[in-house]
Amino acid sequence: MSFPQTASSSQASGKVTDAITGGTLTTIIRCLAGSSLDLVERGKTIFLPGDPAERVYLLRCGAVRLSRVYESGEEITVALLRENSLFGVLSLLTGHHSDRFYHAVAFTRVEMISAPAASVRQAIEADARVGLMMLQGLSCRVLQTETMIETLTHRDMSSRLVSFLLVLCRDFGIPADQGITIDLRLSHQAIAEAIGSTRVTITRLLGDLRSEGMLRIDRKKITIFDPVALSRRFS
Amino acid sequence: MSFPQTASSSQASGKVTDAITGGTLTTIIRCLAGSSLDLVERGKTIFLPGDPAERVYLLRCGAVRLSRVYESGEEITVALLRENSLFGVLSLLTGHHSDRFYHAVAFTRVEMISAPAASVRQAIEADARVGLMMLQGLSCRVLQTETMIETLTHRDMSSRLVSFLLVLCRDFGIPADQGITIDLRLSHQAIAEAIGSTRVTITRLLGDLRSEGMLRIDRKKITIFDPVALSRRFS
DNA sequence: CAAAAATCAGCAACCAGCCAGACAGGACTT
DNA sequence: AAGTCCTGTCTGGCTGGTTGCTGATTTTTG
Repeated sequence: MSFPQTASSSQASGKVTDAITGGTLTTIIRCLAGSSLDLVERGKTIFLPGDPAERVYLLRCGAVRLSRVYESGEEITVALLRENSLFGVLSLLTGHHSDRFYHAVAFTRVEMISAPAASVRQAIEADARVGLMMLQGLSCRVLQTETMIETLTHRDMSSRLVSFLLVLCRDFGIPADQGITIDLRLSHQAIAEAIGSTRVTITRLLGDLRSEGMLRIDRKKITIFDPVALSRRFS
Repeated sequence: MSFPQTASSSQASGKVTDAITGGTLTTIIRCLAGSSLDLVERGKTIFLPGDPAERVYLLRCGAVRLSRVYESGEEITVALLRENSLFGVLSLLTGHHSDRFYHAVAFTRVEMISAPAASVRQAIEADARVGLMMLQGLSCRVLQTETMIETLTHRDMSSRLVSFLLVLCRDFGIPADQGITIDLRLSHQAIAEAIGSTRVTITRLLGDLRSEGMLRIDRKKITIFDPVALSRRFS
């Protein structure tokens, strides 16, 4: 499978765009009744399946992992949210309150703000620009999630992994001395849970990529030397 | 892989919820400057990659397939949108207009309404309830897309197919004399493109399911006899 | 601060599942 | 009636899942 011609255009939903609305939304949500600013330590749970869905969250710093836990103990990652992502959208849905069905965990140290869905609704009715901004935030979420679906439909694991690494570069990449470093401490297991593979396979494939000189891993942080070259690695 | 205990709760984003907002949104969008009601024949293109993204769409009847076409000629399905889905969200993103990067095709005969993003923005500013409804519509989209990600992370194709069929039941299912019929004419190829597999594999797996007495296929329409039993088919 | 515990990375052997490619017969379209 | 698209089946071959073990690294705890 080869990459689409317009691959780069999918970067349109980049960090820059939502940083603008995200920043403004922060100040707005902070003023709502019942809002709070929370600091969550790495690994701590934000909400659990079964909790009532009544708050909307805006991630300010760090990464949040949404996952589904199966009876077998297996766990899959549904989304890795980056800065300025809106989440807990379930609570926005019409009146009758439902329960969360995902597990939200702080993947890094997290700084986020949240407010009751009711307050958010009021705020929107009071000032329509709030709704517009949230709409843009959610649009970003949709586009990001769709990119992830593209990643997951790649048939061979190698392409899938590469595609995922590029997504991570987009969402969590910071410029490094040589290349781009993904600013997350990723275990092979965590990657496997995100792309529907196994720990062993990820170990092998990352080993391949490293010996090909595409990336470097230092204390669980991956540095991609040349994302463009990596994206060409599709046949 | 086994299904999560809370599987049924993910149905919270069911058709009922968005039918309400969808219906109201229709009348609102119809009144916007530059809005239009379009009928599109099965197989016709709604927008192409590279087209300017300037309109927002609301699907009223039928199904729309969003897909990505690769240079190799391969095509993968990013989303199969059902009634009352909002799409073309890219155009909602901040000012500077970008280009579509997905291919949107009418998967069935489609009835949809659309309006320029600018009109939508104005409408939201004029009446905040419009923003609220669109927000709910998009929230549904996010939840649907995330369910699809769950489907795609199943490791064996059999689970993946079953999970996909259940999603289709949720989104396109109509009660039949015995069981639920998915109201779409699905070729094996189309299914393969949606779950990242191949036509041949889908043929084999559907054959297995049929000989197990789980479903029936009549003129490309699949009827699931007992969705609950099917969901138990995970080991 | 060092010892203990837990988590993680790497390697190997085995084998099932799925893909590729090819072909024939059936169903639908026009 | 011809052509296109779709389904069904087969063979070989390889990817990637599974299991099990070892040493390294990180985190927790006394």
